[in-house]
Amino acid sequence: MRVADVPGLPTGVAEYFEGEGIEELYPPQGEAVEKGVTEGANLVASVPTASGKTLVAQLAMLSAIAEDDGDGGFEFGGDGTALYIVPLRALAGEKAAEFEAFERFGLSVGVSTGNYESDGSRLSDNDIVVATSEKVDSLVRNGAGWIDDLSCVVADEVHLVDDDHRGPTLEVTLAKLRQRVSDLQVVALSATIGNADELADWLDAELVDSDWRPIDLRTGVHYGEALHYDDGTQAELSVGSGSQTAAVVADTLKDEGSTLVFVNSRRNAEASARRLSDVTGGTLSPDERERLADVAEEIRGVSDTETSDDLADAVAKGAAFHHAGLAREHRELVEEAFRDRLVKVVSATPTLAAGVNTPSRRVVVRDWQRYDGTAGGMQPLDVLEVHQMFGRAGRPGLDPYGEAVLLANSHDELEELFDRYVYADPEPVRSKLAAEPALRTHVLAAIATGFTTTEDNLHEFLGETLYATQTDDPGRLKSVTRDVLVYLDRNGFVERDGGALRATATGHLVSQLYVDPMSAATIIDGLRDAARAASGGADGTDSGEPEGFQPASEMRAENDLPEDASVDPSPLGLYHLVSRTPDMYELYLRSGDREQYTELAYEREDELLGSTPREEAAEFEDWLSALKTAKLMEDWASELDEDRIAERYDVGPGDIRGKVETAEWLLNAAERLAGELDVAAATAVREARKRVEYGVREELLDLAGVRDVGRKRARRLFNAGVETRADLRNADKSLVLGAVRGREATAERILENVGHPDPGMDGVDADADATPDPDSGSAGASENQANLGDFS
DNA sequence: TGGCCCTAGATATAGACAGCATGTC
DNA sequence: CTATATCTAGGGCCA
Repeated sequence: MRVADVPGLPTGVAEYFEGEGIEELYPPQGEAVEKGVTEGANLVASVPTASGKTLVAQLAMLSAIAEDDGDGGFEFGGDGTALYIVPLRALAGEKAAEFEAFERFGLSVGVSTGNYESDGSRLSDNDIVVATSEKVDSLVRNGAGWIDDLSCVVADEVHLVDDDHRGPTLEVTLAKLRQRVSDLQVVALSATIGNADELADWLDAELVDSDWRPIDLRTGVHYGEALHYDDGTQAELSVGSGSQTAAVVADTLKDEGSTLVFVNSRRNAEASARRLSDVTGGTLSPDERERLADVAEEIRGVSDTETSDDLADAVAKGAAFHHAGLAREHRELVEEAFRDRLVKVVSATPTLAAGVNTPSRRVVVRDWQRYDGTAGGMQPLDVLEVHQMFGRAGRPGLDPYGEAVLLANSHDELEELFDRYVYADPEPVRSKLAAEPALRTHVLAAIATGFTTTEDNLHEFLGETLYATQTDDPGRLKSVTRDVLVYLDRNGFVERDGGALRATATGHLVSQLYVDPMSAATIIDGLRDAARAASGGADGTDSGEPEGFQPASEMRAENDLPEDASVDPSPLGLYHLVSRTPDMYELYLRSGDREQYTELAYEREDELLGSTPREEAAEFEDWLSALKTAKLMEDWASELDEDRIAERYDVGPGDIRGKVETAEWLLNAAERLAGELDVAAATAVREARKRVEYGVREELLDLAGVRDVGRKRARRLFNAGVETRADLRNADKSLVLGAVRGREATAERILENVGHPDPGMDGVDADADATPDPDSGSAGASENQANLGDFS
């Protein structure tokens, strides 16, 4: 089918695509149009990656937001909005950039995720909005009215409804949108899966299920001296003295192609990149070498950690690793250099299989098993997951074909890999909704938004989910829902009156804050325990389970006692509290840690909130790893250097930033909950939050709030005698210049930001006393070593 | 006695969304 | 219960 023949498209759209060189639709795209995507039909498209899903979504959205001009044609200008749901924040920007071409039609594109909101007034003014599923859920919970104007919603990577943790959010959000907005067109884009027909049934949608791809994908397994392809052919590829992976990479390099290597752990990714850099290093042109050196320096500048240095070293030689321990900027630099063909090999954990578009001539799935503690050992990867990795092979328009290979080291394994992954179909997608954590949060949200007002109502709504269409045990959902209602009731989040359901004020707040109700219960319990200790009530060792707390009114009476600031909860206590929450991803407790943190628990016992589990208890392990996480945050908020934290906790810069971000978010929730419940701790919570946010000690909070002044600059200014914003406003300019290592532009910007009467730096010399000695690290760090060195 | 190499045993294991109000070195 | 790469301690060897 030709673009010009697509029905329902507004004026100018077909011409635009033709101008972009798209005249003929790919077969699956044509099928989607024939089934009515541009005329309002719901559609599930289960097709391989890079086979043109995005165009289907674009055609659907553009036709959905246009209006019938009453004359057989369609024009933009209606008030409908299209929503594009992405699975990752990083993908939101990528998609929005693709849609920005439509601004030529007078359309506006907005992005909304937890950490980024496109500027421009309101989301409701946009014609196309790109958001994560959680953000959409949150927008609905917070009563965004423009949701009712939606005419089309696109769910990208909809097979993720299978994900234990995040799948239910996508599922519930789609169900909710469909129920709330009448005539909403739903377009669900999925990888090729086993049961796309079930998804189509659930969404009352037409189905396009196809294996067609625009460029050929050859898959195979390497064993011995040959690559065995899925079509039965073989190609010689001898290994020699190095590893199988190195041989494949070298072979690809002969064709000037690049390789993406998937491995099963961060460590393996780093080790593999180091080894492969010996393969790539010798093949670089002088120009490439030079440009790679620049990228390497940029990478080094992102963070002071060893991880950062190791990555830079590898990149300088044309190889890289990629995993979630890297900072976001690290990942972006690696992805960009790989797309630019500068970096020839990337060894990655599955982060890269699901993330932004990083196609490669060849993909090697080196490890097809992964450690899974809950299963007691190594588990084979899902077929779907391996196929997603395969799907990164081949750059449309650049490569004649892509190649994806697994590695076998025995003949048996060769055959097993063919059966298991090359010839196998992906497993069916199954809803994970009937799990308590998922229902806890979504049931509360449904009640709090007034979406469901009775228990029958609730079951009716849950009956509209994918889970309900798939299960052969409908009683299960009901019984878990009943348990969840009991839990929400006992914790004071909902009230039940016969069959009627109503959220309490706290319940509303919890739903809006988007925290797991169990997190909220844990936080509330901890804050009340702190208040009890502060008011001289119970001694805090017997605070009871989260379910068992007393109503807020009874607590207020106790708080009438004179306050003693010294018994405010400490930052460590608060960090521990939020770390115990199911919303915080725990640090792994390593050997030796148990002893070390048990000791710390005794030392700092009176700072820790709530009851301490007995050492023999099963939950003690979790409680300790939360303490380890809390200690990391305390170190960060005590200005310990990033590299020392990375070393001490054996984490990467990305982990540190991730923990800090989550802590900040949960402490904000804690602050709001403290306010709502009238627990006195709100001020202490705010200060603890600001300290993790800025990564500074108490005395720097004022300075670090100034724009362009972070933990390091604030510490240098402070040590130079500039202790507050007021000091900074009237500071000796040479001191400030010294504290930023003589960078005039930076010094001027800072002084401008703080409102200095004359920020100009002309003729000012840096004060040598304020300039840190580059050899001994920052001024703050050397001080910290004395204070914190006792804990190592 | 000290340095080096080798081997056997021990060790550790992927990912990442949300609120709110503005900005690191 | 399953695997595997890396790290670490300890022994053997040599100067």
